[in-house]
Amino acid sequence: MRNKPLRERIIETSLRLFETYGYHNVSVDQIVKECGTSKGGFYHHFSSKDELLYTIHDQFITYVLEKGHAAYNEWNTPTERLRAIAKSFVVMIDLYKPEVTIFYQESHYLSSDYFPNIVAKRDQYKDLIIKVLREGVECGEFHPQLPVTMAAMFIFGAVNWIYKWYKPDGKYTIETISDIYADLILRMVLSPECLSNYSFFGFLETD
Amino acid sequence: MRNKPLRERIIETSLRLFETYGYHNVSVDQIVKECGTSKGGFYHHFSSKDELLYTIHDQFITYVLEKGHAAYNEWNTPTERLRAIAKSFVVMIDLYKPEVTIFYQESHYLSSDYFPNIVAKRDQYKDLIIKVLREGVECGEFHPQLPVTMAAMFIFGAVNWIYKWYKPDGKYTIETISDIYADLILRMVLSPECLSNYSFFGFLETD
DNA sequence: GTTTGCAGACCAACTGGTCGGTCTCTTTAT
DNA sequence: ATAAAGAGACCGACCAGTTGGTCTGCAAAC
Repeated sequence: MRNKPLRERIIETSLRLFETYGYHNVSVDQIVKECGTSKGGFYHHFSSKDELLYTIHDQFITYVLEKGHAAYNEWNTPTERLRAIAKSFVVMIDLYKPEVTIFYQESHYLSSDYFPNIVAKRDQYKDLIIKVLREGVECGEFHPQLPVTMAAMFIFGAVNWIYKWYKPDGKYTIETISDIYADLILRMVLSPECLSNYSFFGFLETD
Repeated sequence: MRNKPLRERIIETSLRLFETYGYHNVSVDQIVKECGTSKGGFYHHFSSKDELLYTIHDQFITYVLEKGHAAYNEWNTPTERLRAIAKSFVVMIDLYKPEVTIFYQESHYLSSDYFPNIVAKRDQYKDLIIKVLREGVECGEFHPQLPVTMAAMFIFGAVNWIYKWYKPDGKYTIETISDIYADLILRMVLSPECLSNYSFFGFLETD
């Protein structure tokens, strides 16, 4: 930690502080003190506190987007792809809890210079889900009348919301959660024929 | 507007300002200027800017909770109840857009004095959904192995997320959205037998 | 006359950001 | 090989602006 580049140390420290206290309750002074640097050091690496927030956002959303595309390319059918994307997203929430929290809690405070960039990438992710859903409808795996845009927003919301309640040491492991969520999603979109080929929630009893 | 009680005017004004610029980007000076009062007037009705935020939160969550229980009592089967609760929640998002936005964007900035109260009421709403789901599983309308807690969080997230993208003058009316979402939810939770009794998404073609 | 509802000048604290300067390491000239 | 020169990383005292909140005053209501 001590000999990591200062820039990284600032990001890591502010990640922790922002997650705990919120962006607006953490001052630059606090950040630099906490990671043993100075105002000068901070403003040498970031042009403003706002740019730091942007950097955090961008690093995170870029990573998520990559993972999404990777999951898409790794599989060949819409059903498998949807499951893979959903699962990878849920697991990511566990790995990047602070980033996720800050991303969703503070993104509306991004200055207008940085905002469009982030929104664009977020939309790309949404479009990926829509694409998978549409391909699934076309090849008959998903329900023929599925309203794909709405379904995509529905799924996106459900999965995103996890960060609001997920606790790493809670009752359910992230793996279990991701399995359940994937099942719920598939139950929702699969066509009647494909639906009967699957058995859902087999691995646990009602709680 | 002019002759409404000052307290209400302050709330309405700050609702508008908070939604547009965010809680932290709106100063008390701005609020009092915008609704034609003064610092004295403001602090006569609210002990702090924080209490104003709490008041907004509490008014809103109390209303939502009431609506949820009303929807529950109005119907008799889990399926109808779940549909009614979901629909009423979605429609509420349209009616109370500023309140919803502020609630979800700023609730983590509530001071610790007020926070527990809000969390308690939010949990009550979550418990209501869990209750309906559990009753549905017990009477056989919903899937026997449905993980009710997870399903509740899933539904809660999906529906809540709407405020992030919904535009009153967008492509879909709030009525259409609420119908689609209710269908998606029921497809997800219904038992195989009950599922086949319904036709879903009948009212529109794939988009 | 006393309480209530509001006005607005005022303040202490804190904030993000600046700026001149130092220290270290690399490059170049001799 | 060594000295000179330059560049990049970092320091920390300082500043101007803004913020939430207070306080005295005053006019109307009871």
